[in-house]
Amino acid sequence: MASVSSQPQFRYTQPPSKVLHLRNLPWECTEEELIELGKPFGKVVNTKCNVGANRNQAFIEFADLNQAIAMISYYASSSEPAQVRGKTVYLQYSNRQEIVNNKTTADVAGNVLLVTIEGQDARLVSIDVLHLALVQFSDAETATSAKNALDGRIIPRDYTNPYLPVAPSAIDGSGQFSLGLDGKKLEPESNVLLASIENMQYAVTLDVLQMVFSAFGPVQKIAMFDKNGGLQALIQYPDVQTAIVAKEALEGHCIYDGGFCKLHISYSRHTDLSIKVNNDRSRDYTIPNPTLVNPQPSILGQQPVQTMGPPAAHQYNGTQYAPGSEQGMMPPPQHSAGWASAVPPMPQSMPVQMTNHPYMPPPASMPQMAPTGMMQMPGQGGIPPAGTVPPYTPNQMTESSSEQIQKPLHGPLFVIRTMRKFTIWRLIFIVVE
DNA sequence: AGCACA
Repeated sequence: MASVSSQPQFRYTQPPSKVLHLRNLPWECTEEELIELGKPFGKVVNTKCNVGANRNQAFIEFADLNQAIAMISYYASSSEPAQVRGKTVYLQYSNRQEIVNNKTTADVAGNVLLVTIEGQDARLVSIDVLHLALVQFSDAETATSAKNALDGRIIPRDYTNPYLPVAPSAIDGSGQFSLGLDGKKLEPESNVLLASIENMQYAVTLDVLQMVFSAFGPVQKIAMFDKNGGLQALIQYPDVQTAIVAKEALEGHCIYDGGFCKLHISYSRHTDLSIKVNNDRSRDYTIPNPTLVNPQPSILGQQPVQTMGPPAAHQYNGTQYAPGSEQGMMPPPQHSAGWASAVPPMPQSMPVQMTNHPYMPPPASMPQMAPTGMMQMPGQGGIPPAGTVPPYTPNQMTESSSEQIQKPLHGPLFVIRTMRKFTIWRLIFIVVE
């Protein structure tokens, strides 16, 4: 009759080894946790986790056999079992004398980094970008230090950094189709966006569009028109990069809560809109106002604080958006400083502007919500920048008109709070051979 | 809960 002890792998006692075999681990167990577990007993020189079909086994290798013995001995008599994440793990000497091949080739420091780019517009990461973000380091030390410095770090897209181009077409303005990393044709980028509004239960006014699109940079011109029974608008930014950010962030999102006024955004073929007249459908915010010395929100000559990279190529510091991605995707209030500082300070106390627009009646009962929290973007409260010229007057829709017209649940800034992150790339560095 | 990967 065969006894259990005749089966080597199930012997109750194993010959000592400086390698310990652990089982019943949580599958999330990391090598760091293994090291923590073994550290009290000696120097852990190697580990391997996520072993076995269930990935719930692991190995710990000590520098010295006595250290492994110490750990086994301790837990053999301890009232508290060894635990990882509160889960009891079972220890025994491994039937191997060392952990072999713990480091895969991907973990062995080499001089080439494999970079994985996550993000909404990862396709826009061109070779040129990678050439600067990644490469081929001359030695493993450099690559390793770069990995340590950058791995998992959130890299905000910084349009002020001339060394981080977005895509060739965005730089040379040739308007030619560029190819994505997958070889697919990309729509030529433009500083002018074409926005189509779907499910337009509420009126989308020029002010609303200006407010929403100004979240990404100065809006120079807007032209609204009807097409195919729906509303479309052209929104012009001073530069392609801003338009890219706006498009990536807003595409498919709704200006109002409840799926209303869904935006579909593409790049226009235009680069400079010809605004014949300023009215409720079209506006040129760049037209100098004689009464103002500085009519245009000062996008030139601004020197925002640069938080990373070389000096700004222009006024717009994309890094200021980065914190917003970490907390509710809300751009910080100071974001407007980059382009709208010429707009009179407009603190949080102007929700009335939000309600002055002639919204169409909502389709159903609309629970009202306090407008607090909607005005976290100073200067963007529907008041056009200082360049506004007559006959337009943003306040022409008086409170009296708003009283008899129901308003959407949230103001247009709803979309700002719910939109996509500002194209944050997360670089994941893996050192390969 | 019982010995990996290449």
